[in-house]
Amino acid sequence: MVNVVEAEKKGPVTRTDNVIDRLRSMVLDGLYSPGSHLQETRLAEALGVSRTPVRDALRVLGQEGLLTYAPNRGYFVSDMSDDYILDAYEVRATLEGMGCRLCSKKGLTTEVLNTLESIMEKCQEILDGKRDELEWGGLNTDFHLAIVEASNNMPLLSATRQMRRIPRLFDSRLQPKTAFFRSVYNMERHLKSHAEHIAIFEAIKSGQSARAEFLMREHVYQNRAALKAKLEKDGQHAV
Amino acid sequence: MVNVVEAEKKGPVTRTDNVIDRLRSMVLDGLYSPGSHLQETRLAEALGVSRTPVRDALRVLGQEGLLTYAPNRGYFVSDMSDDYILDAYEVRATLEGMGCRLCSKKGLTTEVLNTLESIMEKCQEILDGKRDELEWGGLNTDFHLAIVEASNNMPLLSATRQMRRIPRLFDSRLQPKTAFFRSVYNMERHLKSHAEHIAIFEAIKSGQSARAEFLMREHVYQNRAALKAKLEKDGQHAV
DNA sequence: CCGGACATAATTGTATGCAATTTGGTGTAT
DNA sequence: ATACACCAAATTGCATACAATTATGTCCGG
Repeated sequence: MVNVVEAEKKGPVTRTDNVIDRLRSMVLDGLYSPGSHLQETRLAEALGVSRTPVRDALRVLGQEGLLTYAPNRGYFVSDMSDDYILDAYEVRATLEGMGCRLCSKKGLTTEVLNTLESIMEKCQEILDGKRDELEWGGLNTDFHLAIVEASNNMPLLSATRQMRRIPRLFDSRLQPKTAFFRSVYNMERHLKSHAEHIAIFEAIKSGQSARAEFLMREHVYQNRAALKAKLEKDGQHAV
Repeated sequence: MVNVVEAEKKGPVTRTDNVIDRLRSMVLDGLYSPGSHLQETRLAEALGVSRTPVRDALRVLGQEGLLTYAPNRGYFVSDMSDDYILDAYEVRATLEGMGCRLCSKKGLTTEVLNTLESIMEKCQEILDGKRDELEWGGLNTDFHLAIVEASNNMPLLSATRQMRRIPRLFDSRLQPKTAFFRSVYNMERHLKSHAEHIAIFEAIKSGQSARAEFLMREHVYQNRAALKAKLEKDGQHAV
């Protein structure tokens, strides 16, 4: 019964882990609309496992905030209000600002430095029209997370990741492809974002910790403002 | 089989919720030493339930960071390094600073204002020797969390709570009673802390958001420094 | 005495059956 | 027509049996 392919992979070793990853992706990608009821038997059948690993996965995703639990009724896709999402952005601004501050103090390793430069290079290519615009989301996330990872503070990284667990906004492949998202993250914004990234990068490199913190905080706030404007414009964030 | 007492309580309605709370308390209180293996059957027997709710609880606590998971081997009490704990403090400083900033901008409701004043009053009574010193930990936590709650930002509150989930340091009843903790939070520190609380409170009340943020950040850093000194002095944080 | 292979025991992972609760619908009285 | 009680179906909560994996201890060779 043991699959060789599964055994070779370093990833999920148990069925439960597998189900957790798959379910998380499905929810983040917006496969289920907010508020919809995730039934154990239905999911078990769809995923080809028994109810047990599904139940375990639901609990984990519930703990992550992606699902909401009602005793004796089960789990529902969290219907995050616009305010909730904007609040998460605000926390993220503060946390990532802190990441920049820590990085500036500790200094970047050459490895991280190369990673960041490589990312920014690719971003520039997108702006030059030499690369697919759809990659922006992933590259942007990579840039932000690389900094937080470089700050070498596990609780900070966990908390930052948590703030990004918002269905449909940050999808499982980090490639926002909905029309909604593209209307917020358009080429015009990319241009400004890229300039801000450069400023942040330079501030960190030169050890200007307070400035780096402020710049990153402001940078995320800019994105938050763009998102807010969009949310207010169409009254809801449905695709 | 349904217990009437349980049914009346508003708290945990399912056995699993009950087990989660009890297990969390046990781990936070330091009933199990870091790194020890929590066996499902043993716990199930000890708690008088089957393995199922125990497994569910383990998963939740693992997600909370209190336990560490090893595939096919189960859950172990997280052995948080001194660095990890100090890092969590640092994040907490930033997050609670943010809470103060938000509060200052939004303004405090009279209800929150009364709550904070009541807490500070009781703290003063401890300093005057009119109240048991052991209450300090709980009151201190109440003060800090009341501010974060008042900032009305759910993700911020969740993240802040997460940073406080450290076995033995913040116990389940928020009353640090170990000799270790008392050596960090002694009367001398309480005096300084109280003064800092007052300054923070005044800054928030008068809407000085940047100052409030800074003061809170610094306040938590002070506690962190005290903890760090203690940790470095005895090389480990065993009781 | 040490180290490794093997068998055995212990423990976790998964599936499933049953109990308890919720949900949905039907009928009845007002 | 509406509200309510009530019953049946569906769903979650819990317990348990079995499978898969890991831990343990013994034996053997060096």
